Amino acid sequence: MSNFIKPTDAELKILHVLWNNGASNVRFVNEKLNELCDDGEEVVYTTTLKTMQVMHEKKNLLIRDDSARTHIYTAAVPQEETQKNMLRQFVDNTFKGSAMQLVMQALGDNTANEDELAEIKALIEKLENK
Amino acid sequence: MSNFIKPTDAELKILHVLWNNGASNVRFVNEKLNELCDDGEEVVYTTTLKTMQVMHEKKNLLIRDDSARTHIYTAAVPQEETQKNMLRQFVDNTFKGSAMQLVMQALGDNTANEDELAEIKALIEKLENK
DNA sequence: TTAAACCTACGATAAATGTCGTAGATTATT
DNA sequence: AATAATCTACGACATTTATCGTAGGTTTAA
Repeated sequence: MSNFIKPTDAELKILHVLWNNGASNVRFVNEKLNELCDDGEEVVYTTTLKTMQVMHEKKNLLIRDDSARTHIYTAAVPQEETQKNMLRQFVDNTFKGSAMQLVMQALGDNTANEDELAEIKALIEKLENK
Repeated sequence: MSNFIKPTDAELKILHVLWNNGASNVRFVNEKLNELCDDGEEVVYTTTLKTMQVMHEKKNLLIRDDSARTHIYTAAVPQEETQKNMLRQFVDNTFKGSAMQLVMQALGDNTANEDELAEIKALIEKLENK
């Protein structure tokens, strides 16, 4: 029913860089990836290049402007929609479709601050009045 | 820090059967998998067998009683703990660690019934009083 | 007591994933 | 101009994942 293509873990990291920083070249993305890397596991430049090429050519996850020598890539999929799709799939697989069960565990596990809890409560109120 | 081994999609389906039905043999698991299968994509018996063997020998996801000819398998990992681990990893990868962002999307997307919403609200109240 | 049904073990295969190295071209620096 | 730096393209490779088929024993049933 949907044409949603689930990004892999490596691809998702690249998407996050592009979502946060907008159109970028491979060099920039590669540096960002290595910045946020705790351990000494550096990603080689051509690895990032190859992954982004695949994301563009085979999966249509990225748009590419190759008018200049240094190509510029942009995320072809919006962040929220992608997260929504991945969440649905994750809930189906891991929680057998029970999103509420997931919410309970997410709330129980993580220390949410008061603002966040208030925000969620507001959302619930809104849902209840429908 | 953790010795958590993330089950694959196929493995997770098997775990669900064992979580729901307790100790089972391969035949039973295979039939359950094909029962809940919408499309005509049947899983062949030996595929399930092989997967469960790997889950037992290489990943320690299953415990096996092979005292009788027909081996009996049991989930070696509890459901809640597994889901918790998978959720943490999913939140890290997909929502960059923001569990609240995930909760918001989960709530916004799915039509929760009143009981569920009340339950979540109760949990929030409890969290707020700490 | 044969034949059918069933079980495990094992090997093979195809696709997806993640990772690099090298080559060849272009641009920048000295 | 000659050298260094930088890009892309491309192929190679190991690993993981998912999937089957076949072989060789046990049980069960005719």
